[in-house]
This record gives sequence, C-alpha cells and structure tokens, in this order.
Amino acid sequence: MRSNQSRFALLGLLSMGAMSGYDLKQLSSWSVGHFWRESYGQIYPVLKDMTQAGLIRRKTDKTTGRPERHVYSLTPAGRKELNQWLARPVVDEVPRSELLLKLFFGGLAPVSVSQDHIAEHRKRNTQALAEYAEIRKRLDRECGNDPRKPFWLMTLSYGESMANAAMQWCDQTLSELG
Amino acid sequence: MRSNQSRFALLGLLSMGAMSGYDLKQLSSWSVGHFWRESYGQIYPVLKDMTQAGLIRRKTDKTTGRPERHVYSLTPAGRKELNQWLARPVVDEVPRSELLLKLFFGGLAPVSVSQDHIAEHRKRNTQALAEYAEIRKRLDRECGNDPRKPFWLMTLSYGESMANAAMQWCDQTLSELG
DNA sequence: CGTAGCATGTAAGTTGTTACATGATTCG
DNA sequence: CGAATCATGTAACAACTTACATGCTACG
Repeated sequence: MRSNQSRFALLGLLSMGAMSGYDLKQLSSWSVGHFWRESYGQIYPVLKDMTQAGLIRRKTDKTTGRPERHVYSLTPAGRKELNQWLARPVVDEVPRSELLLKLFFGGLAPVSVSQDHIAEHRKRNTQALAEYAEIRKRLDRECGNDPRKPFWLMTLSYGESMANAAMQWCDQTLSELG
Repeated sequence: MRSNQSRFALLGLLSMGAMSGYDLKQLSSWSVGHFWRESYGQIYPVLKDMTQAGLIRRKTDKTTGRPERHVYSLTPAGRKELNQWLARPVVDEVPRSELLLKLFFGGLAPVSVSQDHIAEHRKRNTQALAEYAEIRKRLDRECGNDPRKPFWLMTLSYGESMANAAMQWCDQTLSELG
C-alpha cells in the first residue's frame, strides 16, 4: 500500500473541506508548509490510490475551457482512518541535518566555511520567523474564532521556539568561533 | 550516480580513519547519530559504488574464522570530493514532522490525544539530553585535545539547544491545553 | 548452551523528487 | 503579447528501509 505518510497529510487537509489536488498544494504550502511539503508528483498518485481504497471520493467540476477540476472529499472510511492515525503514537525518527553534518566535519576546511554555513542558517531562521508572523496575521484574519485555531497556533509557536533557539545558538557559536 | 547524501557522510567518517562498514555504523551511531543515521542496506552498496568511483580504496584483513574485514580509506580524489562538498552551501529543506502534523489536526480528536503526543515528545527530549551528556563525557575522555573537538561540540550544543527549547515549548503548551 | 557481538552483503519494496507534457485564461 | 496562474497528470529516477541470508566467537 502506497504512501503511508503523505496519505494522512492529505486526509487531514481534506478534513478541512473538499478540495482538488491543486488546492491541496496551495493550502498546504502555508498551513502546514513549515513542517510538511508535498509535491504534485506525490499528490496526484496518492489521491488516485485513496479513491480506489474508498477513503475519499471524487467529483468532477465541468469548467468551460480550463482542464476539469477534480474535487475530493472524505468518505466515512477516510475519516475513520484519519482518526485512528491521529491516536497512534508518533514514530520517532532522527531527521538528517546536512548543516550539522558539515559542521561536524568543519575541521577539514578553513573556519570561514563553517562560519558561512552558520550565518546562512541564521538568515534562514530570520526569514522563517518573518513568515510565521505572516501566517499568524492570516490566521487572525481568516479564521477568527475557529475552535481548531489553538491547534494551528500550537504548531506555529513550535516553529517560532525552534527558530529563536536556533538563532541564539548561531550567535553564540559564531562568537565562539571568532 | 547513487546516494548523494550518504556518500558524504561516509566520506566524512572515513576522514577520521580507515574503517570497515561495520565500524562506520558503530562510530556514526554515537558521533553523528543524533542528526544522521545510516543503515547497513545503504552503507555497503555506497561503499561499493565509491570504491568503483575511486573515492575510497579497500583492503581486506584476513582474519581467522570470522568473515573478512574490508577496511576502507580515502583516496586523494575522495578527500577532494569531501572538501568540495563541505564548501558548498547547505540545501535547505523542510524536514517533515509527524508530531506537528498530528497536532495541527488535533481538533479532530479528544484533547488528551494531543496531550499524550506532547508528553511523549517531552520525554524523548529528556532522554536526548541525557544521551548528549553521555556523548560529552565520552568526548572528554577519548578525544582530550583534538583540534576538531570544538566542531564536534558545536553539533552537540545545537542538539541541546533544540531539546531545551522543545521542552520549554512542551511545558508551556501543556499548561495552555489543560 | 543461548545470546550478544562481529561481520558482510542482497532483494524487494516504499517513498519521494524532478522533469516532462499539455493547454486555457487573466492581468499588466 | 508575455508571464503568471489555473489545472492535471506521467515517467524516470533517486534514495532509503526492512527483512533475509550466513556463520563464527566470546561470554555468562
């Protein structure tokens, strides 16, 4: 059975409303985009699989001109699958970090190489914080008093915590490096 | 050309001394283990590829009884490849987080589900901190005044920073939830 | 005598990315 | 009129995991 992980991300997004593959990509890019990305090359095949498995159903909007819009929505089986996944414990995996790998072997190159990597990392975290601020605004604008909002904010504040900690580490490490 | 990422991890480890596939696994598990993991199913094929590509060379230790030990060491070409990789900018990718995905959709289930996920995450970070402390000790014991030690410590302190920030976030979020 | 550690590797399957292929509409 | 957006999908490849297959030695 294909795409265990992506499957649930898409099911979750579809729980927010019926959507096309294109819509899923758009919505995911800002809502869960800072900790979960999907490509079209993954989205379309997985939607097909899940339709066959009866987890979602598809309706076709006839639009004049443009290609047809395939709108997917959860079936009861899909909703059940999603809830079961939610309750299962998180599998803990060590995410690979190219940055840390390069720093670990930093002694092989001039210090400036490591300094550059760290400076770049700092910059990216600054940018991330700016994006989080945008998302926060958008959430306040578009999702006023949705009961799910606290959960969405939780993931945002996680990102913010990590980014802030990363920046502090960058500053301290850069100063130690000289 | 196979295994772009693992390639460099293994080249890096081999820069610390000639080693067998088995040794690479052992060494990596504690040295870079908290941000980089390799499986044997990846290590052995990649070693084969890199040998053919001339980045490493292999010598066979005849041991009585036990299977032969294949000890790999860097060639000048391998060293060059490693140095070029070190200097290239880090590709930034969004690591997927099953935890955050589950929390994002937490509104679909009882709050206790999310609370459990967070509590478990907290526990894992506590354990991680304990492991980092062990590595720190081991580093002091075995690598007294190695000039590369500051770089190794850098990656450790990164892990500690992240783990501490994660725990603070867990505490705060749990208190807000309940 | 059983279990853990030493030691190497393969095969099959899963998961995911990138590039390709297509083509209309809308806005500046 | 060119670029961005809407919109769907496939094919080829890349990367990685898991389970399997083998078998010795040292220790308790």
